[in-house]
Amino acid sequence: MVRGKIQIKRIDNATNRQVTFSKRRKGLFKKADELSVICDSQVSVLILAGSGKVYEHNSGSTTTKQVIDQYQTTTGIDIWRTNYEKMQDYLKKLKEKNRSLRMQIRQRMGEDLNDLSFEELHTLEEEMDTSVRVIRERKFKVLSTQISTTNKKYQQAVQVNRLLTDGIKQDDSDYGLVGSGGDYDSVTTYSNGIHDIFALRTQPNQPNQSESVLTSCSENWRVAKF
Amino acid sequence: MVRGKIQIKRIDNATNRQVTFSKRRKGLFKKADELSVICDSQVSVLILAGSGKVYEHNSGSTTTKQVIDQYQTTTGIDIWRTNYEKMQDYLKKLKEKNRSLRMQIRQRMGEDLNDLSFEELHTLEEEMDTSVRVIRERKFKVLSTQISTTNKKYQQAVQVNRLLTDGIKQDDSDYGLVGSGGDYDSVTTYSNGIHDIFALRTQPNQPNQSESVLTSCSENWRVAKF
DNA sequence: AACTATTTATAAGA
DNA sequence: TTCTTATAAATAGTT
Repeated sequence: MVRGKIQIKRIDNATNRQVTFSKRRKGLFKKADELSVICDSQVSVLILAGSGKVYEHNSGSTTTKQVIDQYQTTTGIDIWRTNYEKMQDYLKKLKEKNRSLRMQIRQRMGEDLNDLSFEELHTLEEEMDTSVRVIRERKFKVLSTQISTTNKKYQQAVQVNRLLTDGIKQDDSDYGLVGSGGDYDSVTTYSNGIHDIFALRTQPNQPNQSESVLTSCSENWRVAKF
Repeated sequence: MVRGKIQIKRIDNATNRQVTFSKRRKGLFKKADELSVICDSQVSVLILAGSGKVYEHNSGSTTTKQVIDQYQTTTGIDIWRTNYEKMQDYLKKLKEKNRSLRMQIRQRMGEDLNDLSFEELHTLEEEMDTSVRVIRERKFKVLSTQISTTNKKYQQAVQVNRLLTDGIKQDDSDYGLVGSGGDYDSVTTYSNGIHDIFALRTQPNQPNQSESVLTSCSENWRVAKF
């Protein structure tokens, strides 16, 4: 029973405080609901409890987000100014960096050189000369690796072909032509020979991968006019 | 006087509704304050009235922003999900583009070439060869412009010197030495001559700019060993 | 969580 | 809006 009016001050006893908190919270939410219904409004109550827990209550079917959105729109108070501005700053920096990177690339492509001094141009030229040398070396390395890989594949193919032609000679003479017709030492007929061999393949492993290696190789031969 | 319990439903009469709204709003805020004090918590109440007005009440000395900030942090609920996510997406795209641009530059500097195919390397090499040519041409153009500009400055300086030496010959013979000593046709003594002339300048226009042109020019001569 | 004496909130009238 | 007041509602302290 209530013995006289209570003081509005913090309840020291944690248990009592917790009990009272539950009771009054419930009462507050109820009052909020009643107000919203009776007076046609939306009410949002947020409680940050001393325990660290967060309690929220919203009238009707609205959400805290909706209420805060509306609050922000109506009052013009930008709740998220700090977060937003930080993000905007970062975005701005990224954009600027991006612009600068694009500029660098353009200059390395021989565009937008008007703003560069003689010295800058000279440095750029020397850098690019060095880089081109590195790229050229790498290109040759890749090419030699490809040739060696393809040669291995070719040797394997010759093997396969030999086995197949040996094995099926009596079944169909057309298949036999593949092994005996091609000139495998000449580069020009080289990939054709491989393709012919694959034309009679039984169950090759990863056919697509093999195919792409051959394709890119033949294209390389066409492009590489150094 | 209260005649029996009321129904919790919207009050149709606008005046009555407004009066009740004021009363209950006050009561709600009071309850919120009591709860916050008695139970050691922060309470924030937002009311969006049917009239369009926004009422807010916060316990203690906190602000709505603080409560909402904390609410957001604790719950992890992102009130601005839409805005925020859009921004995040954009940020992500920018970062990715940035990464890609950096990669391009590195490749144009002869680094990170391992992932490039022979064809890509070949294209890159050709592009860079072309670009280097453009840069070299531009460099020569800048250089020739600088030489021509410097020559003009030199000619002007000779004129100034002549006028000065002619005019002050009777005042101080030391000044006269400047004009007669230097060999203005030789590149090596060229800038020294200019400096000597400026040593007795009266009121040259934009001395710093002239100085920097001369400086960068002499450095160019040193650097340009093409 | 339930009870209940009492305080508090408040509806309607002024 | 505010005051008044009868009454409903909330709730402190106990079980």
